[in-house]
Amino acid sequence: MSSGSSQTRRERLEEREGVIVSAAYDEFLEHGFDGARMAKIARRAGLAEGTLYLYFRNKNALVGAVVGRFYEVLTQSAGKGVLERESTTDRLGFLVEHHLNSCIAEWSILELVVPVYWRIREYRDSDFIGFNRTYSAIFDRIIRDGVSRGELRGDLPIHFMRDLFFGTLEHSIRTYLVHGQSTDDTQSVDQIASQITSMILPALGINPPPDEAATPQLEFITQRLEAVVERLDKSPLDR
Amino acid sequence: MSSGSSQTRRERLEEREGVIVSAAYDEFLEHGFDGARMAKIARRAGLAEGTLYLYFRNKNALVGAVVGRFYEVLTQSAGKGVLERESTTDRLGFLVEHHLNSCIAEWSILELVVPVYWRIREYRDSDFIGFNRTYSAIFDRIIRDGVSRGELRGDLPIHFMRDLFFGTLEHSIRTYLVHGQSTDDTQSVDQIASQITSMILPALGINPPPDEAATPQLEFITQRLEAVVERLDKSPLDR
DNA sequence: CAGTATAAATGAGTCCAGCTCATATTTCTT
DNA sequence: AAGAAATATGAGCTGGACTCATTTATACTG
Repeated sequence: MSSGSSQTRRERLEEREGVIVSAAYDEFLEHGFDGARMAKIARRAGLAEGTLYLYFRNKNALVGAVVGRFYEVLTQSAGKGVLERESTTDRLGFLVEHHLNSCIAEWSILELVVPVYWRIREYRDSDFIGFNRTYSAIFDRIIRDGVSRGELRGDLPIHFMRDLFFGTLEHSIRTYLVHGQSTDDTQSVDQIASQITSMILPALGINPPPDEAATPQLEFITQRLEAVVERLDKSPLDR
Repeated sequence: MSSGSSQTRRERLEEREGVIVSAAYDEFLEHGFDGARMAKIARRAGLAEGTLYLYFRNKNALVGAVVGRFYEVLTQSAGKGVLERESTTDRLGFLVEHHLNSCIAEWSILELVVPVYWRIREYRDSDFIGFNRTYSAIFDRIIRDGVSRGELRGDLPIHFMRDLFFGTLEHSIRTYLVHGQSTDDTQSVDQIASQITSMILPALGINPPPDEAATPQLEFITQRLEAVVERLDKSPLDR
């Protein structure tokens, strides 16, 4: 293998692969999994249909590549953001916001993952399980850190926390896209993030620091008290 | 229209429809959405393939019917169980356990929903949105009740709580099916339920009852108050 | 009850999209 | 330059959802 030409060859292949993935990305983005046509992806990439199958075993593998790209970016930026923060609260808050923003922005790509994600057998030996592990490792690190600092509850296997965290986020994103988005009373994503965070933190064992927890109750009690007083006032004589 | 025969006709149609849905249920259960064959469903139902399309527009509509049946049972049993319990904690705990058990048992059917569930546009005008609303209304009632009793935080739009609740559960079910199930250290579903509940309750504003700092006092005060109110309510005599 | 209109059922055939494979083209080696 | 190996091609195969012209069952009428 002469060094110069061999490298060029390899480079060409990798470039072609990149072109295909980009074409697939566009097509999936536009039409979703079922709507996307292999023929059209080939055309977009400037290749014959058969050529796609030299690079990817089938349509699913192609999705895998597209999704992998998304996860790579997601994981990297999330990791960076977490590193820049110190406190557990800040880190979790950031991760909520980051996840929310990223997933909403690239929803069409995520739609590709979900079905596989839920077909257990298929999922188990897909690439996705790996992407996911890498990504959620960021969350795990935050948690382990928080537990060792005594800021988070440590009495629960970490996977429960993971499920609460990502499960809540995914559902919230769905709700946002199904309802929120269209109407006028739309909250900003950041507002949503902070409200979600305010549920997640106590779930993980951080008692809502200053007033948030105690005040509503106090307020409630006060209200009840006032009601009682009022009622008593209206019947002042007895007792 | 002669009453006798017309009724018989309608009945026949409805019965056939039932037969088809049952056949579809079995086929989907066995092979999943993609693996299920319309031809085979027809055969199972003892009909010609074309006949299916007189009853259901397409494969998706058939899935809708199957899933609808599942939701009907789910909603009914959940509603019943909730009615039998008084305290917010008990109710939520029950709902967690019930949802977990039901969904794990009929996972194959749920797999049919999820992909639609996440294709926003498609979901918006599917039947599923209705099933879901009816089902989650049970949760909503528990929450509203709990808030008005002052046991849950009322500062958050309810849909956030819904997303946390069902999002966490769905993710947990997935995790259970992907990992838990097979290995030896499998926890019982009930154990899992209680651990999940221990995260969800604080998220919704119920401070983990026994040991946490200021709560005993608040609780004590609240109890006294309730007692007073109750006494007032029950003794209309004084005035 | 015969005759006719309408509803329901049938399954051979269409359509379409993912994938294959025999053939053609390019690239590398000597 | 020639042969070998690697790539690329697209016509055609396949399998499955769905359609539609035709047949069969059911209801209605005089």
